[in-house]
Amino acid sequence: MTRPVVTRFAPSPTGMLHIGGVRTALFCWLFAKKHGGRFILRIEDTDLSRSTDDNIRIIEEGMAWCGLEWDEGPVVGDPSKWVGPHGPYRQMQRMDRYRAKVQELLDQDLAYRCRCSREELESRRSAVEAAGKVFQYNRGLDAGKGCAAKHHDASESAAIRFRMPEGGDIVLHDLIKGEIRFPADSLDDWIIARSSETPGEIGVPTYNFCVVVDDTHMEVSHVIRGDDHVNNTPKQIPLFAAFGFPLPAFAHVPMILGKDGAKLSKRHGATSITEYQAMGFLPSAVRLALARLSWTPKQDGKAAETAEEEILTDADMIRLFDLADVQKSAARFDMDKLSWMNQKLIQRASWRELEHHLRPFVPEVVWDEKSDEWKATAITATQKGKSLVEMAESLRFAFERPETFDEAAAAKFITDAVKPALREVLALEDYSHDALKAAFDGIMERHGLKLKDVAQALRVALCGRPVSPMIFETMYLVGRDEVRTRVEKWL
RNA sequence: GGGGCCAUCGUCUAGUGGUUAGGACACCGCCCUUUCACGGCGGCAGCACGGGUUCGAACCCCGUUGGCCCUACCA
Repeated sequence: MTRPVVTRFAPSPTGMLHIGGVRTALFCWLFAKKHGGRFILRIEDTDLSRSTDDNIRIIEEGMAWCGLEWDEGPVVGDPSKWVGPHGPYRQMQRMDRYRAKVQELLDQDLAYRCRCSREELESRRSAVEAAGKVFQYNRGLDAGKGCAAKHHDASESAAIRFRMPEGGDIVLHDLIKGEIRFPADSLDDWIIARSSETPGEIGVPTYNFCVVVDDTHMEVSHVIRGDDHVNNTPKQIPLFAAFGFPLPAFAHVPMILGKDGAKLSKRHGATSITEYQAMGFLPSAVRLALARLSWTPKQDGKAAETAEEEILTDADMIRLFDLADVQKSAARFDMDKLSWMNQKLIQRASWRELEHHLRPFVPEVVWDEKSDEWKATAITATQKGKSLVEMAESLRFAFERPETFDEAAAAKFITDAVKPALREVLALEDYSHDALKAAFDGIMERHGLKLKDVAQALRVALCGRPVSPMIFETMYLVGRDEVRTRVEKWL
């Protein structure tokens, strides 16, 4: 109970970094931060056929973009390096440790060599299933057919199976799901190490085995993972016991489903964290939206009661995070809510914070030449947007001359009645907000127009359409000379 | 087939025996307005079903239905 808090996120690099995984990582991260503990990133690449270095890199970069910095784990982009005292943090680089542990179990007869071939297993399986029963290695209808007692010849290639307890229940005290009991007899002697090409050698250990060895070695105190792992836990618990390892606490977080309740997949739009980055979401918004799926922060025991209270900073989340407030049921991912949160967070951010995030979405070379005042104006003028993509889009007029014009709007707003006023605008020198406002007051007065009349006409001439930020800011952003050029062609 | 998990508005959820079932997103309407937005105000909308227990069930028990997970020499 006095164990220092250590959590870990252990993705397998078999594809993109899925937002479901990011959410799990986020919970681990929040929990560690909350309790002043450490957060570990560990790469589970024992599936040789599907793991790639590219995928490892994508995971590392995705995590970094999302702000989920790890205290221990691989160094981005360099497989030979890592930070932390328990490395390496890629499982394929930890084979010696696993093999030693497998050997330990073998020596104590807690595990045994199984040289049944896949073909043989398959035929036994179908025989048992034909009898309407479940195939479990060396259990039930299959009992006594296993090779536990024979073929101990270490010179033959064989898989290694772990002797599971028989009878009674295996109990899991889950911090989120509560107590879950599994009949021990519903599990069989599972494989902890695959057979090797080389006879007599111990092959690559499997997931459920490596997890136990690593979580113990890395001193993980709280195993927080997706609830698709609930059924793996009763396999792992006896293994901890066999090693004499202390059991970590377990917390299985519910899945994230798509809009239609099915497992979140490409079909629902974006699943990869990289895509959210490209869509112009702030990492802070992604963190908030993900955290709020299945978790209800409680302020003094009460959930949020206003929209404002829904918008939490990282500090708020860390302060409020509690596994007891995590839902047991799966949640559906709602893009609309993410958008709304993104908008709120954009509104709250300072222009300087936003600049760094917006830059990749605008012409960077031009952007970099602009003054701070210009950038600040550009950002504040578009801070009502729902995404960085939207902000950049509504700033296009500032970077390029419109090529096409909304004809109907042009006809409606650039009339003979406003052209004289437009001519006066051409003469203006001072483009500061206050000067423009004073000048416009006079122009409108002299021509008997409303600001709306002049503003809309200018918008069409400047942007090609009757939509833009506030007109004085729009003019400032376009720049005096360019305003003259764009307006003159209409007179 | 076996084992496990889950079930409140369309979505995220509050709720732990007595509430007009509360909030947020989305949607609809109105207001504001220098366009588009932002913002403000208001509205629509829910306890999966069936049995119990109880004076009284969204809350407790059983069943049904539905969804998901595991059942690999994947993770």
